Amino acid sequence: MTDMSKAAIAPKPRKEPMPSGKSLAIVEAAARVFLEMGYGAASMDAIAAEAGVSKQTVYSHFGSKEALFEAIIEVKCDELMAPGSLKRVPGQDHAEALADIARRFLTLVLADPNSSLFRVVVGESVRFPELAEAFYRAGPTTATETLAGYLAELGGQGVLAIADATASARLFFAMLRGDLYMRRLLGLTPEPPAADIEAVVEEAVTAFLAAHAPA
Amino acid sequence: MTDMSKAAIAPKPRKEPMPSGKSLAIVEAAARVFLEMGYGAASMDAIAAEAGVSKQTVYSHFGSKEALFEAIIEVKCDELMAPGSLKRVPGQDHAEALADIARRFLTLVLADPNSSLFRVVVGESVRFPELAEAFYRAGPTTATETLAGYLAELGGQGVLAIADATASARLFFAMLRGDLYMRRLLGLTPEPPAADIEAVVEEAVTAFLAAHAPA
DNA sequence: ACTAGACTAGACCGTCCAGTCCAATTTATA
DNA sequence: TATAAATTGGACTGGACGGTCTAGTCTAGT
Repeated sequence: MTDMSKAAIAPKPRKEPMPSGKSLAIVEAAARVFLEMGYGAASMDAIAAEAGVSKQTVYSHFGSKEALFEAIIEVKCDELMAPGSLKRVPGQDHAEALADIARRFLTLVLADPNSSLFRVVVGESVRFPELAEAFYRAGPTTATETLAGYLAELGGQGVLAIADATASARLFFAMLRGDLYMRRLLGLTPEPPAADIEAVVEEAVTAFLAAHAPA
Repeated sequence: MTDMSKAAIAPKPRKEPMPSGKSLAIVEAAARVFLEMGYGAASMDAIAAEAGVSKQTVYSHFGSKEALFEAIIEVKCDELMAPGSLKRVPGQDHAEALADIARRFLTLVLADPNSSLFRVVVGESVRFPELAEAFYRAGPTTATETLAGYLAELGGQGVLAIADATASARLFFAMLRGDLYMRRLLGLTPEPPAADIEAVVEEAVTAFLAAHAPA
């Protein structure tokens, strides 16, 4: 940034004639600000500034702070489980497959934007119950259903003893949400290294398999 | 000062000569308001009104909103595991004892003031990291240590195969924090009936015992 | 009776912030 | 180029809220 071409104050490097990339910029900026500061502490001015956009433009695109917040959270919830994160790759035995699912799940939920999202949703669940519900549907419900399908399959093959696939899937994820998850939820720990995740994965998979060993 | 006229207004039905029950009233009112509305949405006027006390009195006892909030959360954290909730009663076999611990733990954390507390602490963990830490110490840490002691005992007796008592204790509690816990955290469900808790307890204890069966 | 200190009611101050308005400017389109 | 639409920036409104201040009441101890 050693380059100074124009007069004293003209620091607006505006080059993009984007017709409506503004909307995207606003969404991204709002997501950053809301997830970092929470609903109450985030100000519309801060969001407009972060987006490099005037406040009025924010209000033109989204009518109110609440509406903007809801839009952001819904977008983030949709992104949550988007990339088929729990799809299993072929050619693995069931222990490997479960470990793989566990690893991806934990990596996902412990990653920074997602744990912030969860914190905000929990904190605002009283004021925005619909968002809590949307989160629950996009996250836990989707994950559980996917895994339950796979577990039912394993049960049918006699590889595991699965009486209630949904209940077992929930138990599996619950085992993964252990101490590391709690510490992350409370903001006591930064994003953990892969090795820490791996330890939790192994412990959970081992216990889960032991608890569902076929007769 | 020159005015000595008798006031026709004396609507003061004051009957309690309590010297400083005010402080308690403020704490209780603040706890109600903070836990119900969260830090940001709670106003000092609302707290004073709820306590039946003037705003100035609140500020005399606690110097600021932050200080009051911290005091309240700390009190509530101390109350959390206070009544030796996880003490085991004598004369039970280990399965009964574990179920008993699980039942008490779940009942406690799913109960209304406590789940609200957790929601608030999570939501404000960015602004008040010390409170998140205090909560973690008073809750998860304490519970884990207590259970770990018992598990180590069982391991020593050869009743269960316990390699790492702390890790096993954490796993046990993680199994209890399943779907019901998640729904409660997100405010999607009222305080659940005992039967719902019992189902979770049984599932978790069964799985835990299977995963720690002695060789 | 005097005094000290806790308490009250409510006015008050400064600040912050959601949301509005508007005149000027930029961009897209015909 | 002309015109309409989008955008800007900044001033502004109105209200909420944290916190202070004041005038005055009540109670207890001496």
